[in-house]
Amino acid sequence: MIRETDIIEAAAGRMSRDARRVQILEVAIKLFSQRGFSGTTTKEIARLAGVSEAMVFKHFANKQELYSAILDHKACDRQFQNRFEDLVKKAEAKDDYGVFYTMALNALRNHSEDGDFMRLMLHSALEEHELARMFFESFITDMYRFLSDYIRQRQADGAFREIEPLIVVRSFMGMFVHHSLYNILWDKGQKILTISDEDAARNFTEILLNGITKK
Amino acid sequence: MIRETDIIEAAAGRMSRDARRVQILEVAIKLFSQRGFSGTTTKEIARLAGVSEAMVFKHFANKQELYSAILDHKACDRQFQNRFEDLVKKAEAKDDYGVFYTMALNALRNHSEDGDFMRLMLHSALEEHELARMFFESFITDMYRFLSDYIRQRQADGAFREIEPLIVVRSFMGMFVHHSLYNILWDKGQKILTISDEDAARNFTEILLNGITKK
DNA sequence: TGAGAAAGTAAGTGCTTACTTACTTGTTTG
DNA sequence: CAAACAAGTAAGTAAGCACTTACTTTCTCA
Repeated sequence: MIRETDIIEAAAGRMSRDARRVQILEVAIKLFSQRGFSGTTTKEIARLAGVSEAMVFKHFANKQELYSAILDHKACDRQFQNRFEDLVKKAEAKDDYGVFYTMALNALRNHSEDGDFMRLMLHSALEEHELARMFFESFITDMYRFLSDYIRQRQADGAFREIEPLIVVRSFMGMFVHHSLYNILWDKGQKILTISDEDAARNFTEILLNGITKK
Repeated sequence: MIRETDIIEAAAGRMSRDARRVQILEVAIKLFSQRGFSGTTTKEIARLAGVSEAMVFKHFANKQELYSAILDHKACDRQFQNRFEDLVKKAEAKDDYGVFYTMALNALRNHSEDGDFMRLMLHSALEEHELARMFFESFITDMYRFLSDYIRQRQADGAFREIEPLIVVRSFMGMFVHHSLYNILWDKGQKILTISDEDAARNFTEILLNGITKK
């Protein structure tokens, strides 16, 4: 929820071009993630950024471009660059637990640190905006490919049972994506199920690995 | 996607009060599920229903009430009445496979038959509308309770490993909810992974049961 | 068959929206 | 210190929004 006090930080006064641009973007991210594209007004963005509406349009040609600029902004974020190195090492060592646990924990942490981004992606996916399509094709597809390749290899090793690798990936991603979604959309206070990201990742990994390893 | 041809069915002419009401509602469901509440205009609803905007407001006091009326309409749908009888029988017989398979298959079928409803619920959840809260509290909570009770009982029987039952439910629901979501939001043509609801339910059930049964 | 009721509409209302124009204020620098 | 530029705004505009009013058409049944 955006609080009125958020305005204060903005009311500081005159800012450099870049600082103001980023600040407007961040207000926009919050609002778009809470109310969607058409539910957010440029007037409200300006108000919460502590500037006049005209300033918003000095920085971004139109509302649509402001929306798109979010992706570029987020793409620069360290946390959303695919950090696969760690996973690749664990995969080469055939550390099944390490691979799945790391993947789940990374995702869960990203989600709990940046619930706004997940909401934004959902809104954007529902609205069939390019934003979501780009994120999906660059990020999710990579994860799918990496994990399914690993599973295929471990099946060839005779370590995993013969199940379609893609359905295994979907099962596993389902566990942690649904968990995050559930916490973000319904059970914001984690009242129904209180669990740390680490414990959740461990449980999900154990269930999945027990589910697919040969006995 | 709503096609222009959808108008034709409506252009038939004068309708009875009830028929028109339902017809407007169904157009509204489609539009709200595609564009969200604020992304949908009453003008567009009227146009696709083949009536004047004034007719929409003869049937529903305002846009908000039209949105709420959707829940009542859907609540009357047979498919959304909790059909637990079947599950209760299987649970009493301690038919583990039957319980989980039936639950997954029911959900998957509902989702593929009525993707609009799932989109609507997502929009509604993101917008924090009462619509989603009511659905969640009546339907999802029941499913959680039922499944976690069953798991607790089977743990007491010594059949399942000792894991927090709620995390098992979340894992399992994650599998099929995420699967449906994935197909509805990203991979509409099931290009990445083509699988029948039955096969998906079977695979999810097998992975989960292998994951939680004692050896 | 004709009067009343119900389905339906054209043409508004005032307000909000995304976006613009013409202007002011503050900061830097030769 | 003044010229030049960049940050910032007040006050618009036209289009679109939810919603209303005053009216017409069509059906029903005593």
